[in-house]
Amino acid sequence: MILSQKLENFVLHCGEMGSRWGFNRTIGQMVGLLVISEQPLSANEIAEALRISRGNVSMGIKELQSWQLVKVIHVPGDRKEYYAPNGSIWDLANKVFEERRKREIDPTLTLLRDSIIEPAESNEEAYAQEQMQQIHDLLETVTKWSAELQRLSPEQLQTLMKLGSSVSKVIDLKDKLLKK
Amino acid sequence: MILSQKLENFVLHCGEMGSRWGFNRTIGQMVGLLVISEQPLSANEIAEALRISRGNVSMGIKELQSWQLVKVIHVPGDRKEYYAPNGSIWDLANKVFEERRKREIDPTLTLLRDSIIEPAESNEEAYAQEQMQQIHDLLETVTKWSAELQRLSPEQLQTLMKLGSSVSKVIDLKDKLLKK
DNA sequence: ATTGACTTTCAAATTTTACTGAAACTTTAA
DNA sequence: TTAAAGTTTCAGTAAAATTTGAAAGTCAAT
Repeated sequence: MILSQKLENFVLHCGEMGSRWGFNRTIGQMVGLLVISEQPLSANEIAEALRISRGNVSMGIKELQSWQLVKVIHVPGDRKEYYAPNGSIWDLANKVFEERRKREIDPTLTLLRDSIIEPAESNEEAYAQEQMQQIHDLLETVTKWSAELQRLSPEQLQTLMKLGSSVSKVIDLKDKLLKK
Repeated sequence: MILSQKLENFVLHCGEMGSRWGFNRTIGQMVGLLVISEQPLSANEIAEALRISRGNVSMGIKELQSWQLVKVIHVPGDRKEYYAPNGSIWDLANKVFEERRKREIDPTLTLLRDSIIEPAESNEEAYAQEQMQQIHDLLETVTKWSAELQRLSPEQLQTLMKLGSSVSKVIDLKDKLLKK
């Protein structure tokens, strides 16, 4: 398993980006590799392609499974496990989004709610709480909205995105219709 | 500058989240602190409140300025510089989004474009390129859409988000209008 | 041109995070 | 029940990121 220059570049780039998406470099590379590979890969092939230890691959796979980003494939008559991306690019992106929401936004919302609910004990706290309320409202709106968007079919979502800013015209229109 | 338990919790939490949003723990704490503080704070006050070194604050401020998240305030007759969040919560969130797009999505799009443009040199590369094309299209759609959304006024955006799932009705509506 | 109040820089120390590889574990087949 | 082929775990090590603090820099007032 040796990658051409072009493919290696892509995989390395995924590594750099990996940390931004919520995992570490190696795991980013693993996702990149699996995505561009037509055949499922065994742990050894991954280790070889990325020049990392077998143990590291094992830990990476575990992490990717907790994100639901890879699926395991068993080939009859072969005891090795093979790994492949769990769904289309679109599915993967969705899962990353969803998972990050769970890990980052939700705990923050909880903390903010708890903080806001108890009465301010000073002027400073009163101001701080107003700000926290703002953050809370923002996060909640965004969370709800992204949940709604996920309910739309990919086609509807495409339509909506392609509407772009002219979506505002449609909204205005809707307002007018409602008033009638 | 000593924080009440509640405020300290919030600041620490911002620290944890900081790394998710693209900066490190300390810088996350700094943002949290500035956001909940009604008065602008001097570098020394920040260092004291967060129990970190003066030098660290200086570097953090520099980083936050590169994200355009803080503004400097000069008080007449006082040589110290004071720092405050650069805009509302909404503005800050927007800036983080915008900045991350620049730092993460844009370079990825460039790499993908470059990779896709040159012809595949093998079957593997051909498959890989198809996948890269998918990623490219996804990122481009999302980028364009977020740019469009940023053009809407906050009120329009609020309206849109609050539409929630009935957004699909709006889409249907649009379809019908087009057909006429 | 010196002092004092402040800020910035950056090499070195520290802390955190990731990786390796050998040992332990699991599973299948003979 | 043993061996062989595979996977996982985790203590120790290596690498990366962060932090400190002392020194250098800036600037206004004297």
